[in-house]
Amino acid sequence: MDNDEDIIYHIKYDEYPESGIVDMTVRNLRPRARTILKWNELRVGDMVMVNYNVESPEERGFWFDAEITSLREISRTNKEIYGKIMLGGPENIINDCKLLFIEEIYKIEKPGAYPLTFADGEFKRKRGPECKHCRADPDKECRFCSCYLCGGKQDAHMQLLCDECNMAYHIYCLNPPLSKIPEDEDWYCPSCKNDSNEVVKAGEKLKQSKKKAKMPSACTDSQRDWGKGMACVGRTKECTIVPSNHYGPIPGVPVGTTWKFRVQVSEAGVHRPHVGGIHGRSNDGAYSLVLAGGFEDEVDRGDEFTYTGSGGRDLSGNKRIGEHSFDQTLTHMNRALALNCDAPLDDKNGAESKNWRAGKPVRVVRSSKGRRISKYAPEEGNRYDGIYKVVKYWPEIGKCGFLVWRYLLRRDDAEPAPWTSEGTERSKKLGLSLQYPEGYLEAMASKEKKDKVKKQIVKPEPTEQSNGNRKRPVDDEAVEEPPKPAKSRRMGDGGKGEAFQLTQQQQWLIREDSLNQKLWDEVLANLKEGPNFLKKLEQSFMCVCCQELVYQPVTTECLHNVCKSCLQRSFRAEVFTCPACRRDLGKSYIMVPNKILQTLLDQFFPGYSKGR
DNA sequence: CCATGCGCTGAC
DNA sequence: GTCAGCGCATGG
Repeated sequence: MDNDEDIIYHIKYDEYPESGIVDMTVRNLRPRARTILKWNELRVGDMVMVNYNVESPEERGFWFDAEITSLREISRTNKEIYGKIMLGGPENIINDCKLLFIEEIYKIEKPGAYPLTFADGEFKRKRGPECKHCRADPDKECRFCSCYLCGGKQDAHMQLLCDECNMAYHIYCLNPPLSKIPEDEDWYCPSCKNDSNEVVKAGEKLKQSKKKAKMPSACTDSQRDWGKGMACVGRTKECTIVPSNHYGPIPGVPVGTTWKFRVQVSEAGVHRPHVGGIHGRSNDGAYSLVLAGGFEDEVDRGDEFTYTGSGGRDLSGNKRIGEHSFDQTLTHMNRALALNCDAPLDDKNGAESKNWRAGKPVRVVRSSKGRRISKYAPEEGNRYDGIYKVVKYWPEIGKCGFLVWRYLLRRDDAEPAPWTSEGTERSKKLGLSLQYPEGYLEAMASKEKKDKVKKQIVKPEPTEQSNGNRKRPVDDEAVEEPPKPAKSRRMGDGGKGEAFQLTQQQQWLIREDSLNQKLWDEVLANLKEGPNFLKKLEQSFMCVCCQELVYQPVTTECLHNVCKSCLQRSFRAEVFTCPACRRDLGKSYIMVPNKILQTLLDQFFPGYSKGR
């Protein structure tokens, strides 16, 4: 193999002197088959490739496999990532390294598909009798010098070595076969060969995914900044306290909570789809729906309303809604919603429940768009109105002239509805106000400012002329400061809303969880915060590894709570320290789940462990 | 992978 | 005011 390209690279891990300085020769690897991850998607146990630089960005380009062994939160936004860096084989693993200088992190779809080759040492492959691996038993099949296709060791001079995976191939075993050894410097076997256009070279930007490349936005010359406004943004948060197939209220989200945009409703976990009206699974049931007045012939009486299924629209031209052009069927989300009704499914005639309350609960969100047909819709944004049940469903010919599936839903919630006097009183008490995305109002304000400045510049400036002595630039006075975001307004001083109520059993269990006494004291101080209490609780009992609420928590002797499975994963990676504080727990540490804590968390966040 | 979708925005 | 048409999440 040609080693001209190999570069001696010095890696020094100052924080971990035991790993010392590693001198090695590595070949620049071609990254492939990977998925880019967001930081908050990283989990302990993930295999990642790290691209780091030591001094400057120009030195980038060496990729290493690493398995993440722990994530430590330094601050709300800052995480330190520790991992096991694999330099090429079991003898060349550096355990428990802080992954420094990470520029980009990729999940590796095929762990181990990126062997590093070294110029010297174990990993330099030699053929035939020279091969270290089969010297002991030359007749034994050796994956390092047998043809990967026929398994034979013969004709070593006719073997090609893949520059990626280092496997041997007879030129005549290839399909199509080659007549002679190619003169090219590099040769890649069929399974490693990939389109050179798709290889991201060191220092290059990521190529677009195939899907994105095919998207109209990549093909047209539209100047529109899709994705920067709220039309096409992605989520920045995700609800993890309950699984996506959770029925019933979302813990910590009271009736009356209102969000400006649908994406926020999704982030809160109340209604996950960005666009769709029904969220459900066709052989389970529906979890939530949005009333947005999409159908004129729907009726809304507040505690009872009719709803129409989805489908039957022509969505050609990459639309999200369109003209009705065919009949709806009781499939997909329509079937899901029908399953909530406590009656055997009938996809011909529909069905009615004899005991409507026995049906599965549906979270209902009313959108301001529904004002078109309903006086119960909020003035602005999307409001969570509580739990409803499906009383009956039936097919009918809608005003649109096509068959639609219609549903009757009835409210079944102890929390008062927002439009009742009791409900408005409660919303006031809880200090509920229209929620905007983080930084949205500020961004809007500064945009407005810019627009004004533009206008100011375009206009002839009589003020400038009439006031030639002015010292300050014109826009300083003309433009008022952006208004303070509503978000920063604390809940009214008059009252902090309803305090969170603990049951007797919960109080007793908390006292019993003596190891976490200090933590509980802190958390209980937030009881008067009402719904925010659960948020505090969630933060305090978040697993430092998976960044979710601890599941089957092990309370360590250093009084940290970690998911048992996360701790086990750490131990499998031969890291025997507390993931939170790095205190040594000892190789033979016995992990005992804190059952009391688990019981409490299950009570506060019903269903959260379902998806684990 | 592919299909679906009761949002949202800038352009006209 | 109207409207084309986008990313993204979700399910299948």
